[in-house]
Amino acid sequence: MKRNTWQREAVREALDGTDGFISAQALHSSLHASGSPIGLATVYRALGDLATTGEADSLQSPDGEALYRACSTTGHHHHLICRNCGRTVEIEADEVEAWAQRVAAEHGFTRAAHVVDVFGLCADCTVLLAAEAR
Amino acid sequence: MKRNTWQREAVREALDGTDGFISAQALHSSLHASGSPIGLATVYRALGDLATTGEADSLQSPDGEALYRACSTTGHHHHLICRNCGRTVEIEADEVEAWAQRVAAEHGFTRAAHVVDVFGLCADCTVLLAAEAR
DNA sequence: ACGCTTATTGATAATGATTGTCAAAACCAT
DNA sequence: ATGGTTTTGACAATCATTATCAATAAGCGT
Ligand SMILES: [Mn+2]
Ligand SMILES: [Mn+2]
Ligand SMILES: [Zn+2]
Ligand SMILES: [Zn+2]
Repeated sequence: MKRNTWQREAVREALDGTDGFISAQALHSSLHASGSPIGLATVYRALGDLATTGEADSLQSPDGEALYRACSTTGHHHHLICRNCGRTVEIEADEVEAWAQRVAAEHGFTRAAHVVDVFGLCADCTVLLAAEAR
Repeated sequence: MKRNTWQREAVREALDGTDGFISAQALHSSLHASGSPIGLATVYRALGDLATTGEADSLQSPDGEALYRACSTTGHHHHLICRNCGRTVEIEADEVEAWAQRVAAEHGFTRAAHVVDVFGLCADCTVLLAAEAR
């Protein structure tokens, strides 16, 4: 049976209090900074579990780091992520789901899954960076 | 100025001769097996360059490994990848392109790019794995 | 063909994220 | 409260990737 520990709860809360995706390392640092003595391996395990149960979403950053996020939407969904500040918008993509299934089936593929993420600059960062460039 | 070496050409040819996405490590092993004394660091550099110039496509595998492929299509496209054998089908995704642009704009995001990959089991691997499971 | 300049190579070390180990600590059903 | 079982965490191990840097070899002008 699965047991409840303050460590798991701490990870869950830290993730809830984070706006956007965050890495295991960064979340561990954040927890340490708040005085928590939680171990790094435990943070990795907790995040992995949360991702498995669907309580958190995970994705690979462009440079190959695993990032996690506590999502408000429970079902399957995708993300629009600001590559500057990390701000994230959850998006529905019914047409993409249908497209992925269809294209996989058309080529005889089974057990299809898909990675669909949109990266861009949020409105705020767009103006910020435009100002800097001047 | 950029120089031409047999190492770069060897990597290009090895990639051309590969069906599907492959990692730098695997490509290096493959080259070694064919008797090439090329260094691992050089393979990494060559693949990085090919990806930069657009001669090769790269993506992050679900477990965070960078994979490369010499693509037949030159323009923007996406991939349907067998997670067992690496076999890859290039796919058009016009509706997904449009969707990504629209959803980004709707939320005020600019400079939108997207990561769209479909992973599954190709027809061959589907029957292979079904047999093994028995 | 011959040097010369300098980009490139490759053996190796370094880095950094992630996972494995395993004894000690914590849960929780009884 | 007790005991069996799960979880933790310090640490080592792994694995991909990048940094070093002396040795090599393009390619240009001669
Ligand atoms: Mn989400
Ligand atoms: Mn392609
Ligand atoms: Zn932003
Ligand atoms: Zn396959």
